[in-house]
Amino acid sequence: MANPEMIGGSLTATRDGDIAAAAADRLSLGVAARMSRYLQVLTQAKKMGKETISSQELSDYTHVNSTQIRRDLSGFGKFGKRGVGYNVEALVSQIRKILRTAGQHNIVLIGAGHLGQAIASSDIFADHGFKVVAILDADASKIGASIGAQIIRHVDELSAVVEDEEIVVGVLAVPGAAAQALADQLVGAGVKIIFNYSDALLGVPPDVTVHTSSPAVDLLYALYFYLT
Amino acid sequence: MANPEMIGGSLTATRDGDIAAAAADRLSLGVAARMSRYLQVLTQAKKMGKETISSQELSDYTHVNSTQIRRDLSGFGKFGKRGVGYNVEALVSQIRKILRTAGQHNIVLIGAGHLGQAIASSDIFADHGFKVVAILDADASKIGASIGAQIIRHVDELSAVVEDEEIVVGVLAVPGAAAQALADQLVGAGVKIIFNYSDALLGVPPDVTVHTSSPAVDLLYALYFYLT
DNA sequence: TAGATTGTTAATCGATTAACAATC
DNA sequence: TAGATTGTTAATCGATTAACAATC
Repeated sequence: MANPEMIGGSLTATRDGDIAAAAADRLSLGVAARMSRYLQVLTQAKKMGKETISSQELSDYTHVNSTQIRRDLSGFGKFGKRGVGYNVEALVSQIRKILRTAGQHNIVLIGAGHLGQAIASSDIFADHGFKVVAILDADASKIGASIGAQIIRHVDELSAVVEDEEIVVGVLAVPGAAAQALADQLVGAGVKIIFNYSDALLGVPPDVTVHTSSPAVDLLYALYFYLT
Repeated sequence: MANPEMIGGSLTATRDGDIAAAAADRLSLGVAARMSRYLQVLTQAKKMGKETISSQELSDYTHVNSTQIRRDLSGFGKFGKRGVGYNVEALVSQIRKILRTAGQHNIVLIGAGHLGQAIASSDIFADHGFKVVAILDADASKIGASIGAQIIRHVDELSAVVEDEEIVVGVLAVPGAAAQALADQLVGAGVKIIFNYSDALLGVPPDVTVHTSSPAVDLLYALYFYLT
């Protein structure tokens, strides 16, 4: 079985010119993960009207060492002001550029149960440029009902929706027993990233990424450090 | 490192070094995080009736290098059988012991909206020994309704519930605007770990841990590696 | 036995951290 | 100026990997 992290010898050609070449290769897994977390805090801080933020404050919210935050950021430019901190709004757009996720991305949500409705009506995805463009369900009695701005459609429309809206991300908010079959359909339709809210272990081809939400695992981890 | 022998009893002996010595075999952050992830996959594999699992299979699901998995596990004992793999059920209980989270833990769920109902009716927490022993909401019209085996109670009962059930974990499934006030109440009631499903940045005392669910951040991270 | 997979070593690479000069 | 905080260095620590004997 192939290691999913295996490098296949395909070096990406240099993109834009000078700047892209300077920050040339892709970020390491760790840096990308931390950058994403900084972005979460910054996005929320911006919402709350905060204008500047120090590496120490970012550290308090992300639990990442403040020296490391400064080091992560300084690798891409001198974004901060000594004695003051970082401008929240400017840093948000810098990190979005670094993560190359500054644009809008369409996602399809599968499952219109309680969880699906909670996701569709929250703005946790919208705040980061993800737009739910379709909500699908297998339950005929739900088809046609609306959640927010969307109308629930039948899962049979999956392939058409994915193609029409150029969707690369699918969110699975369905029972574990139904997850694998729907994952297969998502893969068949061309989705490359699956966000799995069920507890099922999904088998997918190597070019598809599955991210499984596991709050209980996160709790176990937190509990360990509380108990010891 | 200084002599690890503890001096007994002194109330002032609370420096980091002493704590580290007292909990000498505390796992590193990385090991504890990976162990939790192995546990998630194993729990699910067990559910599916799988009897043994190889380090390579665990690697495929967790994206952790298989050598590292074997190394993490062999630090605590020889759990595997050469040529065969690990017994799923035995490994689950070994890791639970290692993480010291083999017991049952009571949690309180705040918020009986769509998200709260989704959480209460799923078994993602139950599978890992977490039991929702109370569901609270501020909305008077919801009080008294039942979700699964639980009846929705008013948030005013929070302190009493936390004390009666010896709860250390609180799950916040409420709108961002309400989150900080409820976090304050949880802290006041003695809860030490808060699982935050809202996007609010929560301020809590240093002895309380906040874990914020951020699916959009996870998606950004996955998207980065898809786009590059 | 033959094939598979663990447990372990040793070397390298990357991440993390404390400390502090620079400077706003 | 005085205080605060960044940007950077140097040392340490943990992760990753290849390799392979042990053994089921």
